Amino acid sequence: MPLRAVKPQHETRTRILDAAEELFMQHGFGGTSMRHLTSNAGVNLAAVNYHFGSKDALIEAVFRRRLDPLNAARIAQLDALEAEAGGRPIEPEALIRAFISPGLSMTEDTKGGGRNFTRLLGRTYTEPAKAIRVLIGQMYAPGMARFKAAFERALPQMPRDELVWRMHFMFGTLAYTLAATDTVQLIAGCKPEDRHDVHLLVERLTAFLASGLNAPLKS
Amino acid sequence: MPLRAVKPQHETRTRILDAAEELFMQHGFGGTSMRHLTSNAGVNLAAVNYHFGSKDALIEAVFRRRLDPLNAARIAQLDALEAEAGGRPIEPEALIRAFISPGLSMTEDTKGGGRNFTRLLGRTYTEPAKAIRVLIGQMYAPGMARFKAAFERALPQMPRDELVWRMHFMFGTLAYTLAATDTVQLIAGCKPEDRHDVHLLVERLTAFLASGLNAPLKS
DNA sequence: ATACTATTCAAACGTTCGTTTGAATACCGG
DNA sequence: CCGGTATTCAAACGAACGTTTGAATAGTAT
Repeated sequence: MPLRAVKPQHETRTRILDAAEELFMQHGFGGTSMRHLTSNAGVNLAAVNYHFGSKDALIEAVFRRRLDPLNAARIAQLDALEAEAGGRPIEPEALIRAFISPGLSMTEDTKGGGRNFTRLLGRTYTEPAKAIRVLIGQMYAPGMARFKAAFERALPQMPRDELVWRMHFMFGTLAYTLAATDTVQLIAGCKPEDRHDVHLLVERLTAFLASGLNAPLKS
Repeated sequence: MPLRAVKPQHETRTRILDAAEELFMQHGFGGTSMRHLTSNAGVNLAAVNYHFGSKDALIEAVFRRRLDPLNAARIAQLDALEAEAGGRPIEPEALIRAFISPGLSMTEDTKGGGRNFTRLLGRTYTEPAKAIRVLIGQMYAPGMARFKAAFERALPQMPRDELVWRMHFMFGTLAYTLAATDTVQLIAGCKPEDRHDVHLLVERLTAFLASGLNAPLKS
């Protein structure tokens, strides 16, 4: 009897999600056809509509599979920080690390497809289709409110509007780094060599963002 | 005789470019059909292929119309800085301002469509279609090399790989700010109110980036 | 084995896509 | 006014799209 004679549960679903993750990343949502997708996944054309209902529902499932654990990891890190601080304000640098490291860690998962997803996620922040932005916005909202409150507590002296802008900047930098397109390489003619050393990247980005967040106020 | 009896030169071309700019920003390249585009522009369906040759050529023309002056403005600002410095190194903060302000100033042009273009440009840095990223990469290359060299001269003590990463971060923050999607609003549940005050935004972003760029080195 | 459900499959559905065509119209120097 | 070029127009092209259908197959509890 052959090894793994038993078919994993929902194998077709998983293969569709994996193929969708990769193709959406490479060609976008509209640029990925069901035929190309199902062909890459090695399943029948009708399988997507059977298992997910529609292409739009598949897109949502792709995000839900990764984003739910990602949000949970972020909140867990924040919980740990707040428990450790025990009521005292938390270092902004620690907050930044807690926020960016779960996403960046996912880029290490080159085999399981996590890396594909982070690139997809990074570019989805600027996705033209508003429905998709609303979707991931809803997924982010709960954890985001926690971090926003934590930053406000960590930086009580900073005007609220200035903090919103600086969080906006931080968010953009992370999104662009996650997307990790070759645009900057094409433009600057140089290639960051150690992109795959996640720990080093977390430190680089944290240092950059923490310094930007604490930039002197022009009052 | 009616006012403006003379038909402006290439009026159809201009109307197509304007409509394309707006629709590409709203729905992306693949999500914008020629029928929707020509309908919004008030021209015949065949006009795009007649005047531009193909949809892809139209996309290139949309970028070329705005990006060539934008790059020229950036280089002009850098030229002015270097002439003023007369061989002495330039303040990193001044370099940042020279780099980001032409693009951000374009967001003030709500009537001429410049604002549409900056949002389109910001999201195109993470465009799935590689051909488009290559295209704008080529357009950016000359000016970008100048700025890279200027930053290297302004920060001689910084390791080159660290500088590349920090330029990467800066570029991402600008791209995200230009894209100015509502994602951060959807996520954070708050809206930067003074988005349209360009001068204030330039100062906010410059302060943030200059501080990040000068973040302490971990040696 | 049987009956029932879950899944897969090939084929086709109607629609929309970017592009092309050839005639009709506008424009303009002579 | 005329001849020729430039542009516009309605119509159609073949291809590709997301989705649906109904039969065939696999899996499972009785």
